[in-house]
This record gives sequence, structure tokens and C-alpha cells, in this order.
Amino acid sequence: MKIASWNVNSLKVRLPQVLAWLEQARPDIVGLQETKLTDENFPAEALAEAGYQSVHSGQKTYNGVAVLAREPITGVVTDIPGFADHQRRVLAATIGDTRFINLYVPNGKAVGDEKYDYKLAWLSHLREWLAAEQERHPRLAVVGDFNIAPEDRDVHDPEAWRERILCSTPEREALQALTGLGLRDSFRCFDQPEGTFSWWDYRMNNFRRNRGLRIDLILTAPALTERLTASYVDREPRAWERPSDHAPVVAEFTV
DNA sequence: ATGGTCGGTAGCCGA
Repeated sequence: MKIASWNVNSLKVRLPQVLAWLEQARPDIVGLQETKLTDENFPAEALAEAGYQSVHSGQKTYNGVAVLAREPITGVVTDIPGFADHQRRVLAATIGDTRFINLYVPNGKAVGDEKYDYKLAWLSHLREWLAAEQERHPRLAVVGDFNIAPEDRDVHDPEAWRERILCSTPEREALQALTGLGLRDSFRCFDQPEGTFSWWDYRMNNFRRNRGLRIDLILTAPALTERLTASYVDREPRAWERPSDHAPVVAEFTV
């Protein structure tokens, strides 16, 4: 089994790249973030022709998350239970015996901003939900754009980013609270090249200079962690014409 | 040198 996560930064613009990547990578389950589409504009037919069933929780202009899968999708949940939010950032689904939770974690804008407080509150509620989900579904994968670089080695210039948004200690502690539930950052279950990132700002030729952050993650519960065979960032689509500012991240498993 | 680029949308906001 091969699963993936990709912040596409507008699925309207990025559909050709997404279809090309699905064809070459052939993942079984994919979480997309920042589709920026309403449900009626979601390209379900084009994805079906590519061999993927899909569910979408959409919103005009902002956010929007989708799950694509080769097998039937059931058990769809679109909100963190008990956390009312009009922002479409959550999409949980069951495919086979895998529970797949796709997240677009709030960016937070800047440390101390009201959006930062929303981000930390959101992550606190997420932790409570994931603790319960893991009880119900041992084969749990939590994927998405977490908008948090877990450690300094996930940041091209840690000193420049020290205690800034995406890297602050409270954000990292909120992420560690998820790994404290037994969810592992699958990427770190393997030796990895230094300077591996998943997001590069469009400005300043940051991709060419590899000035990025690793903020797109695939977390796995023990029943999946023990079946992990690989976890990596696929940088290739970031180098394509008219790219998203994020690259897809991938995890592979035995069965 | 404190900006720079995208995308959505129509003057800026969000990332």
C-alpha cells in the first residue's frame, strides 16, 4: 500500500499536475489540501477517469480538502468532533481497513496573532479526536499540511526561523502531543538525506536554492508503522511547470 | 536594500 499527501494550492490550476503525478506514482490513497474549490466545482469525473474515487470537503477561495482512493471510500467525517468550524480543513475516511485522516492545519500567520491562537486551539482539539480515532481504528494514518516543521533539521535556516510561525515551540509541542499518542512521523522512521523539505516559498528562487521547510507529514499508528517500508518527499512535481509550492509526500507499507 | 511570488479575485488577502 502506498499513501500520499499533497498541498496542491488550487486544484483548478493544478489538476493536470495532479493527474500526471497519480499516473506516475500510482498511490492507493491520497490526501489533497488547499483545493480552493466548492464541492460542485470539484473534478470528480476527471479523477474517476484516472481510476480514483474521491470525496471532497470544499470551500470557495480558501482551504478545501479531498481524499482520493482506488478502493471504495466510507466513514467520511468532515469536522473535528465538538469543534465547530466553517473552515474546510478536515477529511477523514476509511478505505479497506485503513483509517485515513487528511488535514490542512491552520497556518497561524504569525506567533501571537489571533490566527496563531486558533491554530493551537485547533491542534488541541485534534489531539483529543485522534486519541479516540486510534482506539477505534488501529490502522490509522494522519496526513496533511501540518504547517509545523517538527525539528530544526526540517528547516533550511533554523536561526532565521527561530520561534517564528511554523517553527515556534508551542506549535512543535502541539505536534509532539500527537506523536505522544503513538503516532510516528513516518519520514523519521528511515535514514533521510539532509536538507529534505516539502514546501518552498515561491519567492526568491527558494526551491532552486533548496530553502524550504518540511511541514507536510504522514503520521502512522503502530499497526501501520510496523508495516512501513519507505517514507519520502517526491520533489519532482515541485520542479514542473506552474507547480504548487508544496511537493507530495509518500509512505509505503507491506499490505 | 525587510522586498521578493503565487492563487483567487477584482483591491487586496492569505500563504
